[in-house]
Amino acid sequence: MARESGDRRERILASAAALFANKGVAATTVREIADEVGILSGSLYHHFESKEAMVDEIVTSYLDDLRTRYKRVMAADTDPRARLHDLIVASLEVVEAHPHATEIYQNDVNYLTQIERFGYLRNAGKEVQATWLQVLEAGIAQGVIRDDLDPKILYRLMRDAVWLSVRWFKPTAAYPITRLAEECTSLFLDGLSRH
Amino acid sequence: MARESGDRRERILASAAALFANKGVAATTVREIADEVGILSGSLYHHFESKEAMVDEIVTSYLDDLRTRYKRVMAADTDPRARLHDLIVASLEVVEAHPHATEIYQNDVNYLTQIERFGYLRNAGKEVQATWLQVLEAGIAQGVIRDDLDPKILYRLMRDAVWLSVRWFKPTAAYPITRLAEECTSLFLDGLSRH
DNA sequence: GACCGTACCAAGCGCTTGCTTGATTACGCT
DNA sequence: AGCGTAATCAAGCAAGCGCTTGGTACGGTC
Repeated sequence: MARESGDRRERILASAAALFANKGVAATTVREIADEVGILSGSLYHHFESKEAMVDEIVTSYLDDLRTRYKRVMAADTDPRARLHDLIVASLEVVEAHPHATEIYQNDVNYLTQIERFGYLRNAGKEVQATWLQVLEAGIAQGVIRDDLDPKILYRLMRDAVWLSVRWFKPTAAYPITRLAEECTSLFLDGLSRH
Repeated sequence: MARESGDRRERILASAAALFANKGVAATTVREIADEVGILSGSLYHHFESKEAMVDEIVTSYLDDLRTRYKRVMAADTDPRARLHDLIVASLEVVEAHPHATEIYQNDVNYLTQIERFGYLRNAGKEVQATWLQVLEAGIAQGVIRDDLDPKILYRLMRDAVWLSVRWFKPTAAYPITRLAEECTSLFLDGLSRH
């Protein structure tokens, strides 16, 4: 065993993720990935079966983390308003933990789903939607959320606002993700009107 | 002159736009575009200088339409709350008028901006942001919009929610874009809490 | 009826792509 | 010292890419 075999693999994945996120999966070549790591493109294939396999590993670990966190939120004994806030926090935490994977998913999900191997992405999307809808509908049933707005549309609006923050939000000490989560929650729940 | 020269050009652009939107610009080949129209790939180059030129024409007419509509909103003598509503309506109308171009811009702006030819996309993005910020800041100054939320963050959250509707919203008779615009405005201004 | 411009086809060029192969090196273990 | 394995290189393949070229069919013009 070489002295840093696992390390090398991780560095390849990290470089690939950054390139996939910045340029798109289709527009990133295996030679670019290899260049970033400092090896030849052929050597990548000692560590990974294919370019698709790299994408798969990046996206899978991202979705696994997301599922775990959402389950934890739904397992807690909390009211709909708190749950909505917790879902937003959990999502933003995943964005922070997997910024490149998030961007890959948001930008290239159309392209990826039409590749056989990534068909499972369709189910993953439905799972996430079901979680949010469960919270929204519970809130409507309990009378704490307005019933004159379509929950599915609310979900899509909030979903895109929260997840696409990966494209522009860079947490700082003065403005950490907890603060962004508060502003998101406050915007969605209370609106931006002064009343 | 052939009997439908301009028509052919338009059909090529329409096919290209649909493919670019669904698969991404980089992942779409000129052969696929030609197949959709029913000609050989080489024949495309009688109508267009390059693949980039097709993208350029699609995106440019999209941005021109957007700029025109935003200017009309800002020229009207209205208060910030109405203006915010009108910006949302104008944006959704552009989404409806140029669904493919919208999707191309939202999905591939990262990839495109790193191509010299599309450097102008950076300025276009800034222009749009400036328009929204102008409205938000006027609202804060007049006391109709809360001053405890960062306008730039509000803009980004609303921007993504509104524009990404292109990925999921298909207007119907029962639920036209005017209705979506109302729900968007109501969500952002009043929030989804019952109070 | 010679001429011209438009629209297209058939073929293929130069290049890049993801990936494969066989040889070579680096290194821990006995 | 010698061996086995992991990691890499050097070279290149087949396929596909965007795009170019030379040629042809055809309607309109004078």
